[in-house]
Amino acid sequence: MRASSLNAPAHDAMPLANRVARFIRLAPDEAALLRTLQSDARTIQRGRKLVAQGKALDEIFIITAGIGIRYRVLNDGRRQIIRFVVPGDIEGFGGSGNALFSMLALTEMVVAPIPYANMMRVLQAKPRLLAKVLMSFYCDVSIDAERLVDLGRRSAVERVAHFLMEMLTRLQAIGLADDHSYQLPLTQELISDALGLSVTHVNRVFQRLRSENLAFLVDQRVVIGDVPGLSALADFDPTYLQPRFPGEIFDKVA
Amino acid sequence: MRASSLNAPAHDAMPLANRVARFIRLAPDEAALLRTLQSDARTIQRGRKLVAQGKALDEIFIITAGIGIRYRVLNDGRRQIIRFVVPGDIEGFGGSGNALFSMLALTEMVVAPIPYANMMRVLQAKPRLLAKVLMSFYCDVSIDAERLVDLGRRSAVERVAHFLMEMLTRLQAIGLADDHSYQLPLTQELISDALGLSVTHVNRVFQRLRSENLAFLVDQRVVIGDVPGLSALADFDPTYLQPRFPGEIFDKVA
DNA sequence: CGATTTCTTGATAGGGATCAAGGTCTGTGG
DNA sequence: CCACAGACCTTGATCCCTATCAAGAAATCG
Repeated sequence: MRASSLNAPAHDAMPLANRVARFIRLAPDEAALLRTLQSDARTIQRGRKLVAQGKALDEIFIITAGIGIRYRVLNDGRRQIIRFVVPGDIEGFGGSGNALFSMLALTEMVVAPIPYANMMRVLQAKPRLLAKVLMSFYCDVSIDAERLVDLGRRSAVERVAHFLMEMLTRLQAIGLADDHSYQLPLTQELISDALGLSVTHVNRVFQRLRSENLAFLVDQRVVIGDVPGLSALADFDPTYLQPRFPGEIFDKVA
Repeated sequence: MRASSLNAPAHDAMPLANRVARFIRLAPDEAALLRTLQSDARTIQRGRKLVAQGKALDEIFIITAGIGIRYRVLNDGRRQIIRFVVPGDIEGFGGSGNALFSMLALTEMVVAPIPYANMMRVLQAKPRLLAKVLMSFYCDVSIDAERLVDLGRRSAVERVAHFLMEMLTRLQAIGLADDHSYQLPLTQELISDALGLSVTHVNRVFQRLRSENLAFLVDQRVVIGDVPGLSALADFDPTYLQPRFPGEIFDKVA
């Protein structure tokens, strides 16, 4: 099992434009506009919070590089990770002055903050562009929905398997994973908090996955030994990760 | 415990405009435009599917009246309800030619189908309006996220309590619930499929809620006997159901 | 190289699933 | 108007998946 090198840049210079372009075609000037939005990048050390739940939030973030988690901590300390955030993702939406969730950097991250005020400026110039951004943004919803199915109706092994496959597919889409592996500083605790399991049990699940040559967690790397096997175990159908808008909806507009 | 009458219409003539207006101010002409979109309403009998997972889908639906569920059935028959759909909700987005989920009418529903093609026309005329719609639409994400916390980190009683409170709040927002009760054809099976529990166990949870005068399922009606009590049990914080965009983001645009 | 953090293993317990059946209600048709 | 069927609720018994508790390795880090 080799940990082959990735052919994609670790730092995406135009994550937002690239992301949107995955869903909807962008005109050159639109892409350029998106780039200007990301002018002042901010770097977040690993282990630091980008957003704290309950605190005021007047900007959104485009993730340029690095991996983070969006999560929620309950009164009694239980934590639920809502999603793993990867380059190209947009965080901080959902309206409201106060953040509903926290966001933590798992690796060093680079983000481009966009104050709501600036968004308005862009909107004024190119409302159709905003619509495109929002539309691409909305595709994320299916990821959350699938996670719901996970937590509600799948067993622990299925959940872990499904999660590993989902991350493989998502990271492949942005060039951060090869055929069967990807770099990610996952701990079993993180996985347990994402999947609603206990750390102990996640550990036992991994023992099984390992013994069946399905998946391994080595170093800071997820290596999938048997992609079809893991896929089958997870009942994984990647459709939900490749949303498209029929007829290139925006292109037909004059 | 009285089941007071509702002061809101059962059938909302402008669900989409009303919905968007809850989040973002609409100009009169925009509201009018939204109304024209909903011209040809379609009625769905209770128990019928509006959308079937895997089938092609080339339109979106604005729910005008009635309640439905969006759900997903796994290979082996397990079902997970993703969300309860109420008037004003928009269904069918998420892109892709094939529906990822099914949608079933729990009561007779009235929906306004909007072909993607028409959406394009409107977009062409008023791209900013589409942005508003999408933005309001995006607020739904926080509902899904909260459900995730539910399934991942809350006990059975907490889940049921939280769910009942969520529906109370959501239905109040559209005038379909009074202070402490609402009409909804919930079965224990539906609740179990929404919350990832077994029917048997949901039944036992309700026995407890009943005995503590917290909540009742009578007729086709949910009656909450002790709103603060149920709220506390659920650790319910309605913030996530009232998202706002700071500074009336769209209004400042010339 | 001491100190966290993370992983692993073992033992025990419990929340909730599953299985099985009976009861109740509702609508439908004869 | 009654009888029946199907949907829904209830109850009881049992089991098992996964959580908890406890504590020792191993790895990572400053």
